[in-house]
Amino acid sequence: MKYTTYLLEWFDKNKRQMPWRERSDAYSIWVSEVMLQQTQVDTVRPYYERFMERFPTVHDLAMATQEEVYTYWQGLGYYRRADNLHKGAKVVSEQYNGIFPTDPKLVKNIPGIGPYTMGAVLSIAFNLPYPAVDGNVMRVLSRQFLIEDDIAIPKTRKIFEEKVMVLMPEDARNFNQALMELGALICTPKNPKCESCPMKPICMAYEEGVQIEYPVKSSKTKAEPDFYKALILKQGDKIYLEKRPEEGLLAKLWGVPLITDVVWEKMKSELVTFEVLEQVQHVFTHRRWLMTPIVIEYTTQNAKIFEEILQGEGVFIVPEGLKNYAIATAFKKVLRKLQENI
DNA sequence: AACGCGGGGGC
DNA sequence: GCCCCAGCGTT
Repeated sequence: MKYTTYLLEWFDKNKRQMPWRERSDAYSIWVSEVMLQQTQVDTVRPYYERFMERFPTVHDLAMATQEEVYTYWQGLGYYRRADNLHKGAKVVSEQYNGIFPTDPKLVKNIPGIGPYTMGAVLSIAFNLPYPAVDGNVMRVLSRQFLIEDDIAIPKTRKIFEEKVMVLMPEDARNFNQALMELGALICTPKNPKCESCPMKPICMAYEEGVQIEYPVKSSKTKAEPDFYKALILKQGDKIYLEKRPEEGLLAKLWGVPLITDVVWEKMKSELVTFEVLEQVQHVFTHRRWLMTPIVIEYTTQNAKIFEEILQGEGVFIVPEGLKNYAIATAFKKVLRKLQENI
């Protein structure tokens, strides 16, 4: 198809420089694609550089501890990705001798690799003709062809995968990337730059002036606030950090204890002194935490009060030691507030 | 199919 | 404030 050629030419001239575009081995592409899940290119870039410097091959990653992998992932979010990538690296390192498979049945079974990431790695690393349909691709193609299916519904992705395969040229590697790059640079959610778009001549949405109506997407409910007290237990300079549970929000990361207001009211009556700092907010996709930091000196006299609260794995560490722990951004905000008050 | 799962950027 | 972002795994 002639217009596919226009898109590929546009991509060749306008593509952004990215660290993973300097490499073509499957491991390098794989790591980048996992980091890029629901995460913008500019956010990923520095994380990718640090990660690849520390784990240059799939074997390096497979041999690392979960704790260390997390320290390289801290702040990037969706931490389950790090776990699954780590597990996947073990599979490829141990079962496939470090060679990334090209059989889709095998690739699909690697932890953390779903339909998108499989298509992205197989097309970009091996130039195999598989679709890689992400949010960009659905937006671009829905506008190009006035596809009205609700992209919030899972099965809609298949409709776009079929469309991609109808269009797929021999250069699968660049075609998939070109669709995404067009979505990121030109065919953006708001204020699309249609006048400089290479696909303008065949874009049905442009022709009818209805770009902003696409893609069709049903909306979801918003996050309600959760109120907590964030306990900053001190022994001199040292601060108490604990490891969060294996499951749930911010699983396996380190943070300060969070307690509900009800628990705090009871605890408060037993304490002689404490200091209340200004409330800190952290917003997640589906939740809002409003945390009030409370600074308490932890002593042998009052230790009993916290017995029931501090049950997991916890340590008192000096501020300089914080860098050795994977700490979620929500808790860094709390610790930052403490710094401001010294 | 619906939901849980981070954090940042754009408007 | 809201929406979006090179989505995946579980239920």
